[in-house]
Amino acid sequence: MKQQEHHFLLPATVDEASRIFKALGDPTRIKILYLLSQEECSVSHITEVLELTQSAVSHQLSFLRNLRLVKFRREGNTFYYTFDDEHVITILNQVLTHIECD
Amino acid sequence: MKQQEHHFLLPATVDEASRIFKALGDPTRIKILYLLSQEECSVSHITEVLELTQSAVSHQLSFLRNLRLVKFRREGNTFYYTFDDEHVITILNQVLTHIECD
DNA sequence: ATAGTATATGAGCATGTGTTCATATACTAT
DNA sequence: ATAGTATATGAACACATGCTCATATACTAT
Repeated sequence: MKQQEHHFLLPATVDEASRIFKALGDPTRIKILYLLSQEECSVSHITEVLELTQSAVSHQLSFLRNLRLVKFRREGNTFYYTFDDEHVITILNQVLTHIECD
Repeated sequence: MKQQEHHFLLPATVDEASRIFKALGDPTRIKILYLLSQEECSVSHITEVLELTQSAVSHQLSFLRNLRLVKFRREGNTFYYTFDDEHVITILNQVLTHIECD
C-alpha cells in the first residue's frame, strides 16, 4: 500500500457536495432544472410541459427552493420560477452534453 | 407565459444523468471516489482511511463497479481499485472545488 | 361576499437506500 | 490439510424519497 499523504475533504464540503448531487439525482428535478435553464416558467407551465401533477411539481420546487437552486417571483396568482445557481446549471449541462454526445 | 420552443431531453439521457448524479449523491461514495481520484487503493486501505466498515466499503464499491465508475485489479488477496470514468471525476472535482472556494 | 384560479403543504404510502451482521469465497502461508 | 487474510455477498432493518390525495392559502374576478 502506498504511503502517500491524502488531501482530505472537510465533512461540511462532502455534505454540501452530496446535497447538490442528490438534488440532481432525480429525473423530475433534472427535467425541471433543465426547463428553467432555458426560460422562466410558471408552475402550471412546468406541470403541463413535463406532464406531471401540480402537487409533484410544487413539492419538487419546494425542495429546490430550500437548496437555493431556484427562486421565484409572484405575479398575481402566478409564480414564475427561475434557476438561482449558475454553477449547478453548468454542471447539469456538462453532464447532459457529455451523455448526449456519446 | 412565453411561447418558446423547448429543447427536450431524451428520457434515456435524463435517466443516465440521474444515475450519475445519484452515484455522487452519497457522502461515502464521494469520499471513496475522491480518494481513488488521488491514488489506487486497496479495499482495506479505503476502509482504514475513511473509518468505515469493510462491508460498507465493499458494498459501495460494488455499486460503483456496476456503474463502471471504478475498476479493480487483483494481486493475491488484495483488490486494488481505481476510478474508471474520468468525466465523473472531473465533475466531482469541479463541485468540490466550487464549494471549497466559497 | 362568492366563486374561481394558482400554488403550497401535510399525511400517508410504496419504494429505494445505506448500513450492519453473518457468512461465503478465494487466495496465502504453514 | 489447516488456519489465516482480504474481499464479496445476502438478509434484514431503519430511514429517506417521491409520489398521490386532500386540503389550505392567497390572490382575482364578478
